[in-house]
Amino acid sequence: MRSDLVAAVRRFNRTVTQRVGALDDEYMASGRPLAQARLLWEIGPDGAEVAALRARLGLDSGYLSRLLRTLEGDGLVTVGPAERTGGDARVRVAALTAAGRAEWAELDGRSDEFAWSILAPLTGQRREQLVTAMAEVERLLVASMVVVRPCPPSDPRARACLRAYARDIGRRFDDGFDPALSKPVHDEELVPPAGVFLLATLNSEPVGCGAVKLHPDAPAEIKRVWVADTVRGLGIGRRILGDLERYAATRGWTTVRLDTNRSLTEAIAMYHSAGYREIEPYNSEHFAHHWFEKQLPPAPG
Amino acid sequence: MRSDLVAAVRRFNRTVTQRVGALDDEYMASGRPLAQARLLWEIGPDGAEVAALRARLGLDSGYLSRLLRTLEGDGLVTVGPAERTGGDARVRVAALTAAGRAEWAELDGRSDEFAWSILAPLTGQRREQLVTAMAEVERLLVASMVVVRPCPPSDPRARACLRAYARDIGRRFDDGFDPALSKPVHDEELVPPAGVFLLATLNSEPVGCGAVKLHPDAPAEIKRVWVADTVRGLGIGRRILGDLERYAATRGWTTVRLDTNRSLTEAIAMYHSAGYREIEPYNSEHFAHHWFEKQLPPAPG
DNA sequence: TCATTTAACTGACTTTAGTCAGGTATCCAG
DNA sequence: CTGGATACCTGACTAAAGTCAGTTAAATGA
Repeated sequence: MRSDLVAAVRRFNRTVTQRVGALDDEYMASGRPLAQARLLWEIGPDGAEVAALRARLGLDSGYLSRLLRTLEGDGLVTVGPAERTGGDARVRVAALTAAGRAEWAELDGRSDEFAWSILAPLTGQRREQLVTAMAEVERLLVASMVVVRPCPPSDPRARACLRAYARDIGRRFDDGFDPALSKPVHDEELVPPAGVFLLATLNSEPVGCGAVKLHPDAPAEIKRVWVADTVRGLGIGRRILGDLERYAATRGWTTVRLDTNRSLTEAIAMYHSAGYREIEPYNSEHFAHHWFEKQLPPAPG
Repeated sequence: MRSDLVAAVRRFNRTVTQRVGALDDEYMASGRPLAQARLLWEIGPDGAEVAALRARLGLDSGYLSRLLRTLEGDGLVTVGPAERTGGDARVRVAALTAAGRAEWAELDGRSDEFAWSILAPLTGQRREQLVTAMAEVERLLVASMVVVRPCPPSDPRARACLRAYARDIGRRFDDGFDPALSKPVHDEELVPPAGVFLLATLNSEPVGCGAVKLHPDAPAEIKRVWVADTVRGLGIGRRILGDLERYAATRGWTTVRLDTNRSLTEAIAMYHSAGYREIEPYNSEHFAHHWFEKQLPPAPG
């Protein structure tokens, strides 16, 4: 069973990523070394901060500097201080010159050409099928590339998630969301051993979160489960929830609880299907309409 | 329309081939340079001829030799004369030593591990969806990687196709197929300007063929359209047929004909859907039950 | 304000990948 | 049985890719 699935993925990796990937590189490198072409491509018509390029391409800082000097020497790129006023004066921004934009457009055209060379031999119907299947693979691979990790709630990415969470529910609750009326959650409550905050990231960008408070002598309480709408419907919420439950279970808690608002219908559906059952209110949270509870299976090991 | 499709393929290329492909390489290279690891992998537990490795990996002959010497030096590989008696004494075969097999198994394990790392974060249902979509992408990409090219009918790959064609129809015709009873087709008839033989290849392996005879003062005649069963159902036959028609049309023929056997039901369906209509017998081919004709649109240009 | 960290950079270096021009033994067609 | 092709090999080389230690200037935190 598992081995069948693994074999299928390996076949795919072999034929698709190796072969198509190699061809893609070949198209990309037009007389210019691949690393330079890729860098030029990543800078793009809008420019990019050097640090962002380093992260996206996964390059050594020194190596990247040298590549930038080469492209500058060829008159394709200028590297200057960031323009945003009040920014960090150490940060530098790479931007394309007119010649650089021309070469970028050339790469863009080649990339189009390569994509079309894949579609061209197929009949119209098969083209549609291929594109549909590609979109499906991509969607599910994105789901599998999301990483869920504990993270201090004070981390800027955690903060961004919590802000997005508040904005989202404010938009969805019938009567809006006013943090002043809700029971506050303090950072210390979401730091071990009092609890934990989990951050979900996609290519190190925050795309979701969730937290659990381990109340002494009371059921653990799940809070702040949120998933960015760009990655909704991929099972990320369920993964976060499961990880939070496991966290509580391995520390000896046997019950978790949570409250939620009636507007959050998918969340409610998820809680039901994850084995939660509705209970009487266990708190007086202003924005809660439903309260749920789940018995945790004892932690293995 | 076209640009939507192209954009979708490009998105796929970016996320899938770049990201998954890069990770795959990383898993593959375990302390050893990627080229060596790939070569070791390709040799495999059963060994492989040096020429086959060169073709599969697309390496320079000298470079491959050097890589083999390195692996030999590390005690992972032995390169010796081919064992098949009566073979070409120049041909050499690379085989893994015990240590080589151990390292191969290590790579195999890593490859499994990587494949599983993609599937593991998904729920069972999404795993199935991903594997299904991957298989679909792979299938259609194979279709798009098939190349149809003119080829002399004396080429060994053309010969292999014609043998496979005879074997196939021998198996399918109710009363078998005896070439002696069929009208022979001579090589000269399938070489320009008398006609053409098209070979379909996938990674340079022959997977299909077709030919057209340009009879002076008579309709062109299509012969020997065959597709390997490994790539059937992907529209290869239709592509070959279309290319043959275009070949005849650009040389001034306005009509093509062909005959076929009643057992070849998919072929008959293809001819119908490609615009052929059934006509009275125009020859006395022993194995023919149906005769078809198509008016060719004038060649553009 | 002063030690520490950080972003970007420079210089010196190694490894990997790949190319190209021969060379040797074998095969094959005429 | 000879001349040319072929399979694999060696030597000499280059370019690309990447690593690492250390520098500078700005930011940060106590």
